[in-house]
Amino acid sequence: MKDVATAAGVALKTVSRVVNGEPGVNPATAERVREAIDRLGYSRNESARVLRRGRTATVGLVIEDVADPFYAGLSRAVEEVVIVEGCLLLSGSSGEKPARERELVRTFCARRVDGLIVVPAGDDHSYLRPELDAGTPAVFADRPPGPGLDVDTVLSDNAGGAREAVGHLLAHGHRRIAMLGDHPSIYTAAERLAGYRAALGPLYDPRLVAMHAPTPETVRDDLERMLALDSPPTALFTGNGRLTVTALRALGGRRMGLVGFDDFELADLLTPGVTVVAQDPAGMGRVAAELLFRRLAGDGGPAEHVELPVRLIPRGSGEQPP
Amino acid sequence: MKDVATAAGVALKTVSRVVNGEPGVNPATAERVREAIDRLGYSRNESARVLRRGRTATVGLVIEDVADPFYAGLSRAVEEVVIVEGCLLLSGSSGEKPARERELVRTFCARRVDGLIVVPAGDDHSYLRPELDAGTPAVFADRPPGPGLDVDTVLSDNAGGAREAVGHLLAHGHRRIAMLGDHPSIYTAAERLAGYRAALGPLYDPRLVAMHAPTPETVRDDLERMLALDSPPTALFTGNGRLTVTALRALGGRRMGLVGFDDFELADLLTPGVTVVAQDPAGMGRVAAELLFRRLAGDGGPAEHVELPVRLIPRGSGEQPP
DNA sequence: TAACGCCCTGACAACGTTGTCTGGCCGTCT
DNA sequence: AGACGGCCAGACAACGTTGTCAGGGCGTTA
Repeated sequence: MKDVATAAGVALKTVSRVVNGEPGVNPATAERVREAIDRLGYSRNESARVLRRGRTATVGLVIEDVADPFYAGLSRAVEEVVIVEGCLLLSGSSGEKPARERELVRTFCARRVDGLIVVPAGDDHSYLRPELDAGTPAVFADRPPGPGLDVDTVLSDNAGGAREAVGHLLAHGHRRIAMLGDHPSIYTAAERLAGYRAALGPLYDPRLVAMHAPTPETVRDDLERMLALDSPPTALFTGNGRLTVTALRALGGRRMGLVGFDDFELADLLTPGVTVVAQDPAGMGRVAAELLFRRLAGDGGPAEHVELPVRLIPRGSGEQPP
Repeated sequence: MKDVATAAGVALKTVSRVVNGEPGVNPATAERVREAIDRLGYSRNESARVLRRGRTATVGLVIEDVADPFYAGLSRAVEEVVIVEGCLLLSGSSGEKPARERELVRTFCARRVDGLIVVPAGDDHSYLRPELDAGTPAVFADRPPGPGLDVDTVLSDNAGGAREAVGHLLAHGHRRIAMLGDHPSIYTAAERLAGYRAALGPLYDPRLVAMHAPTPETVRDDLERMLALDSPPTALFTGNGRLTVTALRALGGRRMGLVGFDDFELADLLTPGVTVVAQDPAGMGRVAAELLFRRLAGDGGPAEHVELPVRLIPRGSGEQPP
């Protein structure tokens, strides 16, 4: 900028005014400055600007894994809102590791992001307290923060969706319905398990439940074990998209009632089509981002807790008789 | 930092030394400083640090769409490398719009990213020249830059993969092989078309080729038109993952030889399994990021042009007889 | 013609760091 | 005992921008 000023024969401040479109500059002078800017290929140093103004126009996003379609959709929606607000997105994947989540948040804060959107991996977020007190708003998406932190959250109706899924299988005549889910320390997994139990009532049988981080092997073993029971399951409820797909592979064409939590591409093209309870990742991202920008705009009201509805999409696999 | 200094009764510079783990500080003093840091909840202002040191430890990534699994995988791989190098990732989706791509790059540069990884949407990148001259390295992935720019690139063997796909169908007895592809102004689409033509040789028939941005409607219309020909196609080569899926829906179970460019999840679970030419999005991201960091480490050699191999995965749809 | 006000421009400080340089203290060597 | 060197600590400037304030030129008014 100094060079531009020298080249155009004006003061630093005048260049600053032109660059920022501030009023009170003679059009002819402004033109000369712009010409010098073009000639020198100058572009404003955003770091210095941030330092001076205190706002970075940057939002930090912590998710579990960009390569997971659910979070990819969420990211995209967040990005869309962030762009409209003239900001940029810093994003990182926690890989479901609390330490990494914390590290990402810490790094984002050191870079003075204006706000945070977090899909938490851990369940202790007391480390966020100083940042929140310092005025950096945070919105939690998909999962709530640990105890003691009352911030905006956007969650899906996990329990309700699970109830609906299991209810759907019950309505089609199934009585022995198994559940495969992620480890219950993950909020969404626990909620979906709760919905599953609530829907089953007295039909609940712990031998038909397997909750842990899934791999193709564990899923195969779990299914084999359950199918070897005296009264084996006739239907299966899978607790997330990855599990649904893994289970489909493990079943290898074996006919079984199936409803999965989370929609996924091609669910309609399989035979039979896979019945799912669909979440709305884009909606979740959009709502979270909008909430964040409302805070950034100065909304100091009490923390909001949005619950997004889910939608059962029958495609065949959930409508098969026992 | 000033407050910390006052609280600990030392000079600013001493705090700076402690924060950065620089030697030459009395352990007792350092302890006092650390204690003050904890008490005040201080965290270094990265913007000021960047301003002073000139390195942002940030890399900019421009892709087409995070929600596309191919780019999501690429993103994830880039992120992985970036993290190891202690940097953060600024990312944005161009949505295949040259103007947006340019805007993103401009914004990233204004924030003084240390380097750029770009999946270009447009074909004129002269606007990058000043940044490159200023020492900001850029790596192009998936598609090369426009003419006049000689920078590192990482591409898949698009033409070779297409040749292999079509050759595979020929080997299984097909002679009328159609191609659905994206608009040839997109580099990868043009390359794949070239590979298709090369493999077909005299069998090439322009009536069996449709190249444009796909929607469910255009794909359906294209297929209907081709199937209504006197000698309709018995096999189909689809030029990217989205097209493969759209075509599968449009075919609606109709039996036809099919090989798609790009692998996708569940391709193995469909009946028949979908034969594809698989790219390696993660490998592409990793190689691009590694190339970038080599430049950042000072490698000033001539631009590198990496071509990644692709891999034909037979799953059934490409092995059906005419 | 003197006073006033408006428009444009510029000087200067400040944002929070870090690099450089200087200085005080203390132990050791000659 | 004087000189020297090593270890700590601090003063100061600089990074590139923007907010504040002051000032020069010029037209308008009394």
